[in-house]
Amino acid sequence: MADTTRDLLVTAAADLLDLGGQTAVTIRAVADRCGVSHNAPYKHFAGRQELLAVVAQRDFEQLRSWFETASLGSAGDARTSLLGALDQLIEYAHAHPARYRLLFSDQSLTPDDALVGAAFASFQAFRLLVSRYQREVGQAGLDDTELAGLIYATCHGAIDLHLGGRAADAKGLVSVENTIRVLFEALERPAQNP
Amino acid sequence: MADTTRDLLVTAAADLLDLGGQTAVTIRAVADRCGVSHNAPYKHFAGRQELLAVVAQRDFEQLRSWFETASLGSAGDARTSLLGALDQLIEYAHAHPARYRLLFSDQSLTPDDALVGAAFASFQAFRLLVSRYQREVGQAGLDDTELAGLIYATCHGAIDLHLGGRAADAKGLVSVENTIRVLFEALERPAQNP
DNA sequence: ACCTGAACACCGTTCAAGT
DNA sequence: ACCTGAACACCGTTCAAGT
Repeated sequence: MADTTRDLLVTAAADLLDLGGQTAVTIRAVADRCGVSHNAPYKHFAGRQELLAVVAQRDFEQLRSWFETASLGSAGDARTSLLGALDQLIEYAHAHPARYRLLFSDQSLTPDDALVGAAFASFQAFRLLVSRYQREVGQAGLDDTELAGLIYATCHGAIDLHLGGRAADAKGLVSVENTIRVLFEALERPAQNP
Repeated sequence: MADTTRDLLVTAAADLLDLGGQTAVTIRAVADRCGVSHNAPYKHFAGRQELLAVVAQRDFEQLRSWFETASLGSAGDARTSLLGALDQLIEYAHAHPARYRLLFSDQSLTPDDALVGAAFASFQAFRLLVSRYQREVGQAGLDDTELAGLIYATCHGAIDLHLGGRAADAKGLVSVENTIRVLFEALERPAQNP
């Protein structure tokens, strides 16, 4: 919690991701931003990858916290909780595109135990939201882990296509929210049309 | 069609993507692979990005060709055609992960008109497969462009999570094929359960 | 413990020539 | 037209010291 050099470096790396994307996060720029020599970061992290892994870990913990808050918040309406959590994830992706991709797509990120743990914990919190939603809506046909995977994959795919500039109205990808809406329409049709 | 230096450079870049991913595709390595000086590529392309854009354009044309062949092949069974095309896309992604990401996810790719055109043409061929499927299965509730977008987003999301090492059995993401299967189960439930 | 400064091997890209 | 070779400004990373 104190402003140790290590914490400053992590924050500087996250800020540079927001400002200029992956390519802007050079060890030298991070060091510069913290007023230390270009090589001081190596006293705190094994290298660039480990620094980015810590950034990712911190963000995964934030996401898990949001998902858990969504679970507690409106306990009476699981559908609203789930859609609210998805909206929050989408908002995070648009506000911090390079960080979103670091967490959910980046190839170069070599995951250590702490990162994998944080990522899985955030997924588990998401999975809980899906399970409650499924119980509320009552879809007996689908395994709830598979349903969580489907929603997760669709949401990620829509976000990634938008962030990469591959989404277009003519491709049926007006917005991430709309694709999510279409998915839920399909999921809930049997219940709505008995 | 002749083995011009330009064509050799494009092929070398594609091969390096397959062999070592994005980071392996340096202008110098591409030039080396073609037996020319490190700076000869600049006589054929404005820079690294333009070279990669041409690789992407070539692959988009290949994808479009596959989708169109799938349309013609089994004209009597639109569902089989669509699922076959998706399988081919998934196979391409697994065989050429770095090239798949170049086409569908890469941020650094600055798209010129030729690339955008090739990308859109391949989507249109995919969209046709979806439209025929929808007509065959008879889902009146969904706009067909939106349905194409949903399938596209889900498939891309599942592929991207797998390529990035983010997919796990515990996350309901056993395989891309399985996520696609779950999606189609959800889409077709009303028809199967009247 | 924490940091600095020089150095190395790489990059993309540019420039001035060469045939 | 097509190519080469030197050069520049950048990287990540390593090493030998400094306090």
